[in-house]
Amino acid sequence: MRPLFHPAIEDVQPAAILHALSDPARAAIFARIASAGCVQACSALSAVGDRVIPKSSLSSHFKVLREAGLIRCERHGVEMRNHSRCAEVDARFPGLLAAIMNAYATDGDGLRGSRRPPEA
Amino acid sequence: MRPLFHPAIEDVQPAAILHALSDPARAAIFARIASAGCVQACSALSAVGDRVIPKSSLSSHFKVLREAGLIRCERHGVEMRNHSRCAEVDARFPGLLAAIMNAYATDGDGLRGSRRPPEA
DNA sequence: TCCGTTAGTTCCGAAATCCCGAACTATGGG
DNA sequence: CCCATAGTTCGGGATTTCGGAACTAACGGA
Repeated sequence: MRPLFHPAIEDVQPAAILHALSDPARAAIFARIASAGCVQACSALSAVGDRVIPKSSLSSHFKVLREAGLIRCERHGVEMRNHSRCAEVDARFPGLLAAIMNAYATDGDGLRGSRRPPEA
Repeated sequence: MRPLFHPAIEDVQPAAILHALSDPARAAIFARIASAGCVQACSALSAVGDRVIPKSSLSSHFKVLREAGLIRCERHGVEMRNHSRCAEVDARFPGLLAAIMNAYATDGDGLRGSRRPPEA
């Protein structure tokens, strides 16, 4: 399996980030990856609130997040591990991710099961 | 003409805001309304960069921004005047709009013709 | 009052996107 | 080699977006 494509941080577009996080399911997935700090397998993320997300949808959500520059994915054995690119993104767009995750946390709904925003 | 629908600020959803601003054309329109501070007619906003936006598309962009809670629109005589709801939105989701507009400004592209972000 | 002009909205078909089940691929373990 | 697990790709139906054409609302002038 060839290495997955990840955009260089300087190629990351604000529009892509906003689009990726404008879907509550994707935002919830990202929140969990970011708050887990380290790494998280896809299959551990297959539910948002009480809603089950089918595998194919999950896969495309990950693709959107990855191509938006929000996460980095690599295969380890049979499973995929994901970690967030918060630090890089925050260096390029200061405060953006924190404000977005805060907004979802404020709104309360749609991101149940996620922790606090990554603060950077 | 019945008054246009505007969501109460507490009903404004982060997902709707991100969706609305994930389109560079809409983000550019919003940036101009916000930076104009006061009011701006639709017709003054019919171009983004060198791209002309048809009237019907413009109308639906305004509708998206309005229903997301980002702008307030009222008819004055024959023209529509728009002003941003930055202050309200910022009170509910602190730093969100500033971070987003800053991100677009950093990225440089897609928002040509807009000024600095509204800072609140 | 009627006509013309300006400013937006609505309608509708084409194009693009999203969603998700089914089939497929990749990796590792007996 | 066969099976199981973890994801990806494919296909097509549902939804959303785009934009031209026609329509409506508000005013100004004669």
